[in-house]
Amino acid sequence: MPVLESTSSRINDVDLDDPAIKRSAQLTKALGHPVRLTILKLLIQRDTCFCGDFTDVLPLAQSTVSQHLKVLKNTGLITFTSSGVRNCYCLNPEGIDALSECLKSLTDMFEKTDRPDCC
Amino acid sequence: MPVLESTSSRINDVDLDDPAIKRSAQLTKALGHPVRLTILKLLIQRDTCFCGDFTDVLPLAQSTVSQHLKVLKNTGLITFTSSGVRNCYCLNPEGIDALSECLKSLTDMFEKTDRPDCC
DNA sequence: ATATTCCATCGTATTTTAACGATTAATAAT
DNA sequence: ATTATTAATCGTTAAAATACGATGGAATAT
Repeated sequence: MPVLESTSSRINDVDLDDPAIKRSAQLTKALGHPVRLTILKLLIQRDTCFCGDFTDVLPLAQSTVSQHLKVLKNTGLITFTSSGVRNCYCLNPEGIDALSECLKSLTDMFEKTDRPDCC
Repeated sequence: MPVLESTSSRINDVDLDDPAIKRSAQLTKALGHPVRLTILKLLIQRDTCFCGDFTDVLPLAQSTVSQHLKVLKNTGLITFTSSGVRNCYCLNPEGIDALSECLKSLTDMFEKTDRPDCC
């Protein structure tokens, strides 16, 4: 078996498990759905908080909205607080900060305009 | 178009088909995978261009890489040019501009820190 | 002409996402 | 105590995403 094709990772290989890449992918993936983008927008614009606030306004079943909220929660973008019969979802400052950093970092990355055309 | 300024048909209704929301979701979704993020990074960092440049470096089958390139192409982020036996993929200036605008708009949206805590 | 290289596409399998209705647990109201 | 409300979770279904190997077409090399 040729040495170059051995199981050991090669020098020039890319590490897809790079934490920064993985986190950026996770964050952008969480944004990558109209419903989740809308929920975040509502959380910023209005004093919406409860699951019902979103189901009132979104053309989706309550369970579906709940599922999207879970995704945002698992990504760290929103927090969950059980306040009585209603459960309150708020923007999570740490998560939002991380997201802002991520978005800015990506913006910087894509704004390098001094690249010559390769083709 | 800034995400925050998108229109909705009724005051209390949300339009999930809003073009700005849909486009932002599409763009962020395209970024939402480690492989695609890596491909874009390679396109920016180096003079990589050909499909083989990516397959050399990514621990994935050629057909899988090709599939991810297709997603980026369909999202408008890269262009495809058949240059002989090799096919060249480059960053698409229009798409990248749109992405930058989108990312900046999202950054602005999430950076509104004058929101009071709701809970 | 033949062989080789590159890589898009096809077919397929597996996993994940997205959506729904039904159920259930908890609280609040009567 | 009983009923109503809220919303998470469960179970299911359908669709999309992800990955792979195989195939084939086009350009190049021999």
